[in-house]
Amino acid sequence: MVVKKRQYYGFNGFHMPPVPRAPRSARGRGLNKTKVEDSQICAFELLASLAGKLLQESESSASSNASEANDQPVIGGGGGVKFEQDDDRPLRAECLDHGSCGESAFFTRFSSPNNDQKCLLNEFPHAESNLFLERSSMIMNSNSSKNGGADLKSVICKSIPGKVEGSSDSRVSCDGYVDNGLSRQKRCDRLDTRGLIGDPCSSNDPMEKCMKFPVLINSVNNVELPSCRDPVTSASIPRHRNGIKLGIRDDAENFTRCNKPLTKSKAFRPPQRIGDRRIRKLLTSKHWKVGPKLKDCEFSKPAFLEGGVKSHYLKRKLCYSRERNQRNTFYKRRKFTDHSVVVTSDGGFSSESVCNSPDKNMTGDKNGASIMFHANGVSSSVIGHQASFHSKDSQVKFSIKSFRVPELLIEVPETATVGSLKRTVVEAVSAILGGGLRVGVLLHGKKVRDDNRTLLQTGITSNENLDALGFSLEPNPLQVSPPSCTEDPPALLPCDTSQLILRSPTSPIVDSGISDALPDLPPLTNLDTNIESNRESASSHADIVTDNTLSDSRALVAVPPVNTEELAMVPLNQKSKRSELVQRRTRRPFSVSEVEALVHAVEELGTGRWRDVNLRSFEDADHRTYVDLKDKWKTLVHTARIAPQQRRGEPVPQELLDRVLAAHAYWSQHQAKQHSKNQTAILKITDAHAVRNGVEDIQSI
DNA sequence: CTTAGGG
DNA sequence: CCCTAAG
Repeated sequence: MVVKKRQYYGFNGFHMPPVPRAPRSARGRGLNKTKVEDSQICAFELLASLAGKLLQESESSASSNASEANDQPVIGGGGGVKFEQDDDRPLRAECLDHGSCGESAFFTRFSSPNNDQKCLLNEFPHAESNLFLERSSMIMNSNSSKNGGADLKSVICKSIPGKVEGSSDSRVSCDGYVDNGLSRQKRCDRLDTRGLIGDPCSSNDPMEKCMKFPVLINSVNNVELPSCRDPVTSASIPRHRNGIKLGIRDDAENFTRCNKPLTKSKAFRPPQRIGDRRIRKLLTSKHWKVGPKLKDCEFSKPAFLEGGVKSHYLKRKLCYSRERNQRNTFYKRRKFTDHSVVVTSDGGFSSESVCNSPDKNMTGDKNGASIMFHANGVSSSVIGHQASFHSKDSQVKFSIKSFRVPELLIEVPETATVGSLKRTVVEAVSAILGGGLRVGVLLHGKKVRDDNRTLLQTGITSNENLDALGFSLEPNPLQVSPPSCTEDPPALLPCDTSQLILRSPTSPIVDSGISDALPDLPPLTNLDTNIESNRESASSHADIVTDNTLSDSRALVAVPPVNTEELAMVPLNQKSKRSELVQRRTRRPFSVSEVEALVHAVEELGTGRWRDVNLRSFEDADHRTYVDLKDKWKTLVHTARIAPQQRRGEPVPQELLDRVLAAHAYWSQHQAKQHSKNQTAILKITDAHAVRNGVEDIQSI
C-alpha cells in the first residue's frame, strides 16, 4: 500500500517526504480509497512485489554479506552473486543490489506503472534502452509488477560498472518510501544485530528480510506472500486484485537459503539449519497468530528502537536465531580458514548438491581458497507476453520480458578482483547465451514441441489470449526433443549429462557422483517428485490464467514455465507445490561413493556417532546432515536385507551392502555387549557374510 | 545439539 | 526426508 501510495504521488509530481508518517495501516486504508484505475498498480501488488523483493534480498543476503564486506555499494559488484539469487523473477534482478541504488531501481520499476519505460531508461541509460525496448508494449499495460525472470539483461548491465547508478530521483523517492515503510523495521533489526553485520547500511541480513514479512502481513491480512522465486505465484499477483496469496513459507525458505551458505563447513551447518527451520516454522504457522494482533507500528518501532526485543515474540525469536546463526558462521569461518570458503546463495534446495563435489575439489587449495558463486536454479523464468493490441494483419506480437540465466557456476580465487569476477560472470553468461541455449514455447503450460506448426495451428494467434503463452530457456540444445524424463527413465541420463555440461560453461562442475545435482533432472528416483511438480505448476498456472481472464484480460501475464525438465525450475515448482507446507529439502540420493564413504565411516565409528561420521566423511557435503547419514544407513541396512530385485534407485554394489550388514551386525552386538571384545562375534558375522573388506575394516578398528 | 526411531 | 522425543 505504501508503495502504491508513494508511487502514486510520485507520478503526480509529489514526493513523499522522507518523514515517518502515520501507521501504514491507516495510510493503507486511505490509499485503497484513493484507488486509481486499473492501470494503477494495486496496492497489494506492490506489497507483494515488495515482499518479493525482500524475500529475494534475504535470499541473496548470504552472498551479499560476503560481497559487501568491503562496504561497497557496488551495483555491479554483486554481479556474481546476483546470478545465484536470480533464480526467479524479475524482481530479483533489481533487488539484488542491496545498496540504495538497488532499491531505487526496484521501486522505480514497480512504482511507475505509467511510466515504466521511461524509468527503465533512466535506470539503465545505456544498454537498457535497447534491451528493454521490447518491454514497452508490455509495460504499457501497466502491469509492471508482473513477474519476469530475473532479468538477465539487467543483471548483465549491472555487472558493467557505473552503469546503473541511475536516476537519483528514483532513489530519493525510494529511500523515502523505505523510511516510511519498512525502515523502522530495518532499524530495529539493526539495533539487534549491531556488530554482527558489518555494514549497517546494507540490509542484507537474512533475518532482517525475513522479519519484515510479518509486518507486511500485518497490514494486509488477506494477502499471502508469494515466493519470489515462484513464477507462478508471482505471476498471479498482479491479477489477483482481491486476494493475493503470499506464501510465507517461501520467505522462510528463502531465508534459510540465504542464511546458511556463508560457509560450507559442515560443522556449523546443522545449527543454522535448525535455526532456520525454527524460524521457518514461526513464519509459517505462528506468525499468523502473532501478526494480525500487532499493529504495524507496534511491531516495528517501539520495541526495537528501545533495544528491547521482548515485546515481540516472533521478532525476538528471529533475532535470537539470527544472532546465533551469525555466531556460528563466524566461528566456522575462523575454524575453517584453510578450507575453501564457499558462498552460495542457494538458489534452491539443490544448490548444495551441486556444490558438493566442487567443494571437495577445492578443499585442497589452501592459499587460494576459492569463493564459489553458485548460481543454482537460476532458471530462466520466462514470460511470454501477449500483445494487447491485436493487429489486423494477423501479426502476433510478443514481448518477452526477460530470461533468466539457467544456471551459473562460477569459481574464482579469493584473490581475484571484483572486476575479474564481473568479467567472469559476463563470460559465463555469454557462454550460456552464446552456447547452447534454446528457447521453448509454452502454451497453456504445455510445451509446444512441433517446430513446424504455424502459430495459427498452434493456437498462438493475435486473437488468442496470449497470456497463456510462455517462453522458456532450454539450456540444452543437444536435446533434440525435450526430454520427457518422466516417460523414459533411461533418457534421464542424457538429460543429466547434457545439463551438467551446459551448466558449467565457465568452470566445470565436478560431479562426484551426486547424480541429482540438478533438481530439474532428477534421477529415476525423483521422477515422482518431478511429475508432481509439473502437475502442480500446471494447475497453478491454470488457475492463474483463469483468474486473469476474469479479472483483467488485458493484463500481461507471465506464463510460468511448466517444463521442469529444461530449466532449473524445480525449486519454483516445488515452492508452489509446497507453498503451504514447510519446505522440504530436495532429495539427493546418495551416490555410490557417498555410500562407500558412509559405510567406511560407520565401520570405524559405529552406528551411534553420526555426527562424527558426518564430520569425518562428509565434511564437504554440506547438505548431508548427520540425520541424513543416519537415515541413509537405515535404508542401507534395509536395502541390504531385501532382494536385489526390490531395490530401487541407483544400485549399490553388493559388496557395499555386505559391508553394511557386517558393520551393522557388528556394531549392534558391539553396542549391546558394551565394548566387550568379542572378536568371535566379529569373525562370526564377517564369516557369515564373507566380506573380506568388511572384516579388515572392522578388525582394524 | 545429537541420537534414535517412527512416519 | 521429516518430525519428535529424549538426553
